[in-house]
Amino acid sequence: MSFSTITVGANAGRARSHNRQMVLDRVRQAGQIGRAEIARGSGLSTQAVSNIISDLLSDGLISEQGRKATTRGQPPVQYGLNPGGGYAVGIEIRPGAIFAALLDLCGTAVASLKHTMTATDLGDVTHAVVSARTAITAQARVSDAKLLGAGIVMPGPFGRTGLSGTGSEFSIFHDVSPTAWFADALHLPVVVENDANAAAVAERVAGVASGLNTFAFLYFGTGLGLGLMQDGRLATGGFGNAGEIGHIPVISNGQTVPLESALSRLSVQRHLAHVGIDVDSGDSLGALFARREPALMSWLAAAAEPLSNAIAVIENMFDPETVILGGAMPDAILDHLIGSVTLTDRSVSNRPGRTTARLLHGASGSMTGTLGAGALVLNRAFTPRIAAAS
Amino acid sequence: MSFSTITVGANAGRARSHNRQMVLDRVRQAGQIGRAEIARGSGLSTQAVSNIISDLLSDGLISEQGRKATTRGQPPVQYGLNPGGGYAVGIEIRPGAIFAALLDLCGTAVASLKHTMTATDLGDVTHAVVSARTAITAQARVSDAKLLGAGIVMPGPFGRTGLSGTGSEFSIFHDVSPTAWFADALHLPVVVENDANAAAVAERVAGVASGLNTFAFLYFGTGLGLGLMQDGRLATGGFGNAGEIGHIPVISNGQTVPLESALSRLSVQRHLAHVGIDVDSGDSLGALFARREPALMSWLAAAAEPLSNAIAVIENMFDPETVILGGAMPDAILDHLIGSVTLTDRSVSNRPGRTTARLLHGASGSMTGTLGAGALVLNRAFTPRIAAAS
DNA sequence: ATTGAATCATCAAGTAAGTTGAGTTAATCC
DNA sequence: GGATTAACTCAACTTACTTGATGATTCAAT
Repeated sequence: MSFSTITVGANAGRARSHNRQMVLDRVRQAGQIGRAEIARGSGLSTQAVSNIISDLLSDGLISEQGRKATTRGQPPVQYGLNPGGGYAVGIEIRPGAIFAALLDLCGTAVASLKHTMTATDLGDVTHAVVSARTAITAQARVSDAKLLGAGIVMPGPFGRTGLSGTGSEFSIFHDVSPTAWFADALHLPVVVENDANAAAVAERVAGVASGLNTFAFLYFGTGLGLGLMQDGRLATGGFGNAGEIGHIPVISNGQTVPLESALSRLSVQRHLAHVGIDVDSGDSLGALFARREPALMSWLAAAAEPLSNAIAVIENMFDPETVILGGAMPDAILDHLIGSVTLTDRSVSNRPGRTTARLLHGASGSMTGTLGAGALVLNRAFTPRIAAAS
Repeated sequence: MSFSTITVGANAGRARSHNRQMVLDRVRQAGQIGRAEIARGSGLSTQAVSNIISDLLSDGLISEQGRKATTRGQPPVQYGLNPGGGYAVGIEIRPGAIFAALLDLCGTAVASLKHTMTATDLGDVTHAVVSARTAITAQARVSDAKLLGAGIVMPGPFGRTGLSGTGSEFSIFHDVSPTAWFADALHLPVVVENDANAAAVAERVAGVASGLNTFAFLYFGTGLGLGLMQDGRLATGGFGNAGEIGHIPVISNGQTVPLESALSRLSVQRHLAHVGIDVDSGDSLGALFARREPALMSWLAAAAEPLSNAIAVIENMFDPETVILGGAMPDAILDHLIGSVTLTDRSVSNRPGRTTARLLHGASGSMTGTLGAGALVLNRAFTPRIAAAS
């Protein structure tokens, strides 16, 4: 939800922090890498990289990992991320519950918890978030000094928009900046995003999009969201609400309806309710799919075309390296949906020599929002920027 | 068409160039601005800004423009862009013709020319581009030393995609990098983009989007394109082909068809051909509209719904500050189309307190592609980046 | 009219961070 | 085992920004 980024001037201090973040990101992307290679790729001198690596080592963010065998010359010492060098708190606020996870520097969850919560007013939500943070760091015995920040994920859109009041977003933050509010309550740097954007970041930090800089994440939440990563940055639009793909018009049964009325968890729940199946209180979607419940299968069959069209829209408008599907849907159903998509030939994404599949299944499962919340913080720690968020 | 940007390290030299571009961009955005104000906004010391301003003055890029009246204290000396301080060559390559324009630093065209060209092979196109550059600088009596670079605009998509061979793109560059090719031929820094992206940049540099950092430009060319500006950078996707909105599926007469078959210059030409009107050889579209030709009016009526849906898709997927319409359509027809759009309330763009209209008419007219070509160069000159294009 | 507060601007010395170039270490090639 | 190659280190150097003192210009209050 950090709106437009303002470009600031470069001075020694900002160059230092930019370079340290850049080196850290190259280490993350490579897995293992040597100093000379970083220098070649970054345009810095080997001496500068050496100094930076030495800093990162003493900060505990990276570790030495042996020497790499090469053809000739002195074999380079390899460095990789040190998982325990820093942790990120991820908190997902949903109506009815708060989820929290603690991620190490590599994006692995070292602790997680769920806290049901009926209240929805600002004070209670804040209290729940603060105690979730305390509980999760205690659970993993991680000291506050090692916390890089907290990521908070809430359903969007943020602020007052034409989509406000449709039920999924948190209206308590209409008039308060959630970033400043939670930063104050948690005494930590805070990043706030919607679930789809967080999921996209999660896949890049520790998922199927590692190594990709431009991709889209189609997120099944209560509704349907889209996280857009462009050149390693989230494309959040002018006011933080890009990716509301659930509200684009599609045709269903001859009528123009919002996409998410044909393709979302809410949509399948309504469809099943017609035949008397209550997903929340009765069988789970996964169980219904396992026994090939006819009502579910007919919904899936009907969803294939809108989904295919959505993929075509994403591909042609955004030209991503791949489109990832994930979110609050059982893995088996997501796989079924992915299998049912007809990828059109008439797409910019139908390129010869592709190395990545056009459609991927997200790696983070149903916890993707919570993991994504933490991943937002890691992503920020890895993103070099001589720029400040407004 | 500059694909992913690689983040590079910051050193003194790159910091210097970053800061000079940043200051230049602040001067451009403000129109007139003083040194202390730049320092406050940029995080640099006033001394640093003073030194940079002094450099830009001696390079002739900016000029002193009096002192501003303030409430108290010494009134700040104001600086603004010096139009004659640098020029950008803009070249638009279309099937059948080459257009060229020379833009001053403020984005004003100081010369322009059109050169019809039947050939489409690489050698002839290159020759035409080179002689257009020579002719246009001679026409305006601008020395080569003052040229900042050349922008080249061609219809996309670039490279081999599922949309290749559909007629609008230039296949001569399937196996050659157009950027390197033209840079070599022109002995100038070169930026290559498609028409829609160039149009978006043109509106930001000298048009209705000045001051906006995140917006979309819906471009009527032969087909239909979309230029996406996110935080002052073009969102070009993973392979440079983002914005192919003409190929997203929409419903027309009960069939799923690509949007541009209902909404593009080609579409209106086909529609008119059914009643025996040949737009190219006979009356122009503008003349037909002036006399309210029934066939044209019925096409316009039919185009309103797909256009409205396209706007809804753009708004909800990108949350732009505004959507600009422009390109190869007569102004009167664009105005009519804008008037016929039904803006849905259920959009993230339906925010209270908007300061910009949701829909704007582009300022560059039908030359927008050519002007955009030059604007690409200006935009690059103004974009501070401690980053290198791959 | 004079003094004081506020703001812009400049000078000169200082500082932080990356660069440079010579020299060292460690492996492979022949 | 010497030549070659590449990674790495040390110390001096360079660059561009920062800092703090001082001056300039305007408005406002007495």
